[in-house]
Amino acid sequence: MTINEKINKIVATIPLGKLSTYGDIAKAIGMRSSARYVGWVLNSGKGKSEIPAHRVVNRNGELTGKMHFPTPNYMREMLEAEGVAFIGDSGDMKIHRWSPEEVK
DNA sequence: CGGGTGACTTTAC
DNA sequence: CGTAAAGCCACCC
Repeated sequence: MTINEKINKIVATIPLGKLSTYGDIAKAIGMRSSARYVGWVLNSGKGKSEIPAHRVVNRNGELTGKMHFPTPNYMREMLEAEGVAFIGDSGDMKIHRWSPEEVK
């Protein structure tokens, strides 16, 4: 099981209507300082598996990865449809933050 | 083995 | 508030 697969698995585990951060995910898989790699994996895994990358945001709840979607509104639309509260252009991390469990 | 890359994070100006 | 740079680690070639 490569880190790449772990990331895909964890992201796929994020509950509907919940949000997680690159940092938390990276930490859960044992890479607390390589959050950027998480995003890279999502980019590699997109199209192959149904990875809800729109539920992964930066530590402030900002949709930093929106520019990698077909349209800038895609993430926002999906999250709102799932019941995620928004504060401006960021998700409400106080309510929807989800911490993945460590996977080995 | 080494260089390139990344959707982050933090610090600094 | 905005931009810049460094640190970070695993994958790919």
